[in-house]
Order: sequence, then structure tokens, then C-alpha cells
Amino acid sequence: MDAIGDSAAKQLKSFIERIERLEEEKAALGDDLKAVYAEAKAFGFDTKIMRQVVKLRKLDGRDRDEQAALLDLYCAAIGFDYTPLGRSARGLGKGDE
Amino acid sequence: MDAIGDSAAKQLKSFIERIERLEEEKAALGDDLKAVYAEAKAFGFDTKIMRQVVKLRKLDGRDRDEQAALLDLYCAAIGFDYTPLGRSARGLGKGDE
Amino acid sequence: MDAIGDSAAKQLKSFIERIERLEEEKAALGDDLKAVYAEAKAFGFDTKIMRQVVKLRKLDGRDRDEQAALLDLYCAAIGFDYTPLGRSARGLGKGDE
Amino acid sequence: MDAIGDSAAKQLKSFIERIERLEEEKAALGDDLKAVYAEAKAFGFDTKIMRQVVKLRKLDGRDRDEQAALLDLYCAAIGFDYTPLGRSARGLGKGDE
DNA sequence: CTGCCATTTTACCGGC
DNA sequence: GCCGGTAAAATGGCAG
Repeated sequence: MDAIGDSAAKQLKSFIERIERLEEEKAALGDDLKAVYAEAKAFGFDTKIMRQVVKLRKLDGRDRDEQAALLDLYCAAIGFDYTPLGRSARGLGKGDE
Repeated sequence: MDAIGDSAAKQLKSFIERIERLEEEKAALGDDLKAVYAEAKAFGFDTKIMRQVVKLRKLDGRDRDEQAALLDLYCAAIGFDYTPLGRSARGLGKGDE
Repeated sequence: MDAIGDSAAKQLKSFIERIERLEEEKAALGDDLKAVYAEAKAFGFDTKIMRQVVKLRKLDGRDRDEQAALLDLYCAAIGFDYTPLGRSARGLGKGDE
Repeated sequence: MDAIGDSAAKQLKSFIERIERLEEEKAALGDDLKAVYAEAKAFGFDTKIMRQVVKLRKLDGRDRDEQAALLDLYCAAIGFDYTPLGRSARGLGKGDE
């Protein structure tokens, strides 16, 4: 009753397994995180505030990026093409892929 | 204005850094996951269904049954005939409206 | 620096305001929805299942069947026996309370 | 076959219907929104940028709120109880429930 | 155990 | 018409 080819079934199985493996690792990291917070709490730190701090630091970067994107958008909108090299060629930001 | 001791501050900093490192790794796993789904999609698989499969496998049988039973109950209660026909009752007519 | 005409600016402003008004109303409806679910919960109903019911009713029969068939197919392909037992096979095993 | 009481079934049905009605209205608003954007586009405006503008204006308010919340948190953390009346007793914000 | 918050998932919209 | 990204919804998890 394999309305799906045998090799396709194999592939699917392989994908599912890879996914489950990755999710497992991800969950493990989640546990580690929890453990660190627990330890910090044991040292008397307020975890809620710590979470806010982490969040804030993360958002700071993103906000900067959003602003830049918005600026790009507006500049494009009014037909102002600023420095072909420059913003586009910046290697200074967060060289993420 | 350090309402917090110096060594405590050090500790806090260390905790924050450990947390940020872990979250970074976690995010990387998340990207990997995304990539696997993308690859599966490129092979013609329906990722939405794949996600359902993964989710189902995470749930154990008992929970699955309970949820299904409750859903049936509610549908019956409001007079909604949704025929959950899984692999069982498929093909037996029911020209729906 | 108005790369945009005056009347165009007026128009744009008007559009933005209409949009914001509509989004406001939409958000209000969202709050109402939330309130209804909360009330239902207070009456002992399982809101998660309720959401499923609403979703199912939104989908028409054909789509429902297609999705179910695909899910069955995938589960079979990877050798996962999840027994979707809807209202059909109930009562034959686990005397649920 | 009503493993659920008759009156409970009635209630459930009523809740579901209220929900579906509200979602209908919400969807209608969504259509209106779409229409406004379409009209604006017909006038030559770039809808993507318009969306960004709307988003920006919305986020501005939220950021303000987040900042305030964070401030509260930090003040609480260092045991600084600022004005018993004041921030707490403000009836001026968004009188949400 | 309840309410919040983070993550995940789904639906939408614009682009190609 | 499909695909990709982006915003809303929903689910699950955590702290209180």
C-alpha cells in the first residue's frame, strides 16, 4: 500500500529522523539554559530580570537593523541612491550569512 | 551606585554570557532544522504534513486518543459531523453538502 | 525635500489614517474573541479543542480529506502506526474514564 | 450519546457561534484593509513602505511601554519604590482591563 | 494552577 | 501561479 515510491519513503524517513535528531539537540540546549538560570537563581539573582537583560541586548541589535532597513526603503522610495559602495558593501555589521 | 557587589557583578556577567552562548547554539540548530525542511521540500515533500508527523510522534498514544475523543465529543455536541475518517472509514460515501 | 507633491502627501496621510482606524477595530474584535474563549474556559470547556473545532469547520470537506490522506500516507511510508481512530474505532480498547 | 450534558452542549454551540461571528467580522475588516491598500497602490503609492510606516507608528508606542516596564522592573530590583501613587495609580494609560 | 512569555506555526502579501 | 519572506495566531513552557 505504498502509494509513494520505496525510495521516496526511504528519503522521507531519513528526513524525519534528521529532524528529530536536531530537535532533540535543541531541546537539550533548552535544558542547559534552564539549568543556568536555575544556578543563577541559587546565587540570588532574579531570573526574570536576567531574561529581560538578555532580551534587551538581543533586541538592541535587531532594532538597529530594522532602522537601517527602513532607511534603505525610504531612500529607495524617493529615488535617492546613496553610495553604490557604502552601505551595501559594509562588512562591518554582523557578517551573518 | 553599585547596589550589587563587585564579585556578584562578575558572576552575573558570566551567567549572562553563558546564556547568550547557549541561545546562539540553539538558534543555529533552529537554522539547521529550517534547512532540512527546505531540502525535504525541494524533494517534493509537503513540509506542513511532515511537521504534523513529527508532532504526532512526539505525543504518546494515550494523549493522542484523549484529544481525539474530546474533539469528537465537542463536534457531536454542536451537531457538526466532521467524519474524522482516518485510514478507517474512507471511501464510504457521505456525499457531504 | 518633498519629493512628493502636496496633494499626494494629503492622500497618503488619509490612507494611513483609514488603515490605522481599521486595524484598531480589528484589534478590538481580537480582544472580543479572546474574551469569549476566556468565558468558555471559565465554563469548563477546553479552548484548545474549541479552536480545533472552529478550524475544522472553516475547512471544507475535500481539503480535510486530502490532508488526512496525505498524513496517512506519510505515516505509512515511515512505518509509523499512529491509528487516527476517530469516532470509528472507539470503545474497543482502553476503557477510558 | 451525549457524554456531555444537554445544556453544556447548548452552551458550547453558543460559544462556537459567537466565535465564528466575530471571526467573520474580523475577516471583513481584513478585506477592507486590503481594499484600502489596493486603492493606495492604484494611486501610485508603494504599499510595502506604507506598511512599514504603519508598523513603525504602532511600534513606537509599544517601545515606550516596554521601556517603562523595564524601568519598573529594575527599580523594583534595587528596592526603589517610587511614588506609591503615580505610575501605579495612572488612569491615563490605556485603560485595559 | 494560573497567567505570562517565548517559540513555533500558519496565513498573507508582494515579487518573479 | 508559485515562492519567499513577513506579520498574526496559537501552542507550549516557566515563573510566581
